[in-house]
Formats: sequence, structure tokens, C-alpha cells
Amino acid sequence: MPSLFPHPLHDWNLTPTQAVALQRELACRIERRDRIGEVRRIAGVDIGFEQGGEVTRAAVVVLDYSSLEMIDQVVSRVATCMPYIPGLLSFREVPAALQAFAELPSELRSEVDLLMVDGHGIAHPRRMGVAAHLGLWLDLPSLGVAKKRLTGRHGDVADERGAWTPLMDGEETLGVVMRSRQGVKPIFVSPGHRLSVDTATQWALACLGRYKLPEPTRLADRLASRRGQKS
DNA sequence: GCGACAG
DNA sequence: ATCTTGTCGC
Repeated sequence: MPSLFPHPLHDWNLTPTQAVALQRELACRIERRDRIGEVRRIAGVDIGFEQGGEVTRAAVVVLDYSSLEMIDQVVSRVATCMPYIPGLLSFREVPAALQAFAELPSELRSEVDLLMVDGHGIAHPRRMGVAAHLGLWLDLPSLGVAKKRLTGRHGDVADERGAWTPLMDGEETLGVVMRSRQGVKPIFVSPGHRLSVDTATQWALACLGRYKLPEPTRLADRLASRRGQKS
């Protein structure tokens, strides 16, 4: 198990002001350069809610990279700890995601080489979206795939599968806006931890199947949402 | 004060 | 995110 932060990063009961302060601190630890080895296992993560929001349901799926087939899945439920506040999504979702991760067979959990999370990575006001936060916590290369923009500006994206245009904030490139499928609204891809924008983009493209969302996130989405039926 | 605002 | 039926289009 990875680990360790010198501070009480384990305390998820923070006030919005404290959470923002923690994000600023953690953002310095995010590695934007590639630090990733051979990829054989990719984990997809997404969160859903039940009981009118009182229960948070986290889904983690592990896929084999070459076939993009799911080889295992975990769905766990925990009490919701925080309301949704734009910019502070990770404080609401990461606890549940970690619980689901902990429930993965240990041997499989240790084989995960890359994390794909539903939400943004560094394409965040303080560069600490949920994908960055989770990647940092688990010390794994990570990228975020979101369906809507949170911050940054971009031009039009050609209506052709695989087309993309950079997501910018001034001179800083935060990620890309990608047409994952023709005729649908584009997705927002950004690196989380230990990944460059280019590499994050390549992995998003590599994981594209016949749907709008890349396979890891799509499969996790189905389980976290209500459709994936039972568990 | 007025918008914008991941899931 | 979630609440919700049918409907338009490939």
C-alpha cells in the first residue's frame, strides 16, 4: 500500500474553507510529468447516490487494457459525508471511492496501473479535481473524464471521433475537449496525477469503445448509476 | 452585485 | 448526481 502524507489528509470532515486550503496544499504534490510504467490493468471509478443522497455508492471496475474487458468490479455504499459544492467534489466522492478500492481483491488492486475517474483532473480552479485527488491518494497515474466543463476555455471541436482541441486557462493547458463519438457532446479529458496532458489524451483515446465515454468510466458509470441493476 | 458552477 | 415517459434518429 502506498501512503502517506505528513498531514491529517485523512480527515474528510472539513469546512469548505479548510477544504480549499487543503487543495492548495495538495496541488503542489501533483506530478504533471509522466511517471507510469507498462499498463495492463486500468481501473474505472464513478460515484452515484441513493436514498435521496443520504447514501453514496462507489463503483470501481478493473479492465484488461488490451481487450478493454472488465475482469472485476466492486460496488460499495457509505454514508454521504458532504454536500456537493462545485470545486470540492473530491471531498464528497473520494471517501466512497477509497472504500470500494479497499474491497478489491488485494492481488488485483496491486495490479492497477492507471486510474480513470469520472470528473476532472487538473482542469479545476486549483488544479485539484477528483481525479487528481484520488490519484495522489493512491499514488497511481490518473486522469479525469468529465461530461461538462468546470473551468478553462476552448475552441470548437470537429465532429469526428477522436478529434480534440486544448482546454486552456491563459497560457496553461489543462487538458483537452474531445469528440469521443460523432454527433454527441464532447468530453473533457485532463490528467490527474503522474501523467502529462498528452499521455492522458492518448489513454482516453485508447480506451474508447463504441460509446461516448471511454470503457473504464462507462462501465463504472453503469454500476454507480441506477441502471447497472443489482450488485 | 452578476454570472458560472465537475457530480 | 437524481427525479422521470415518451420519442426522435441511426
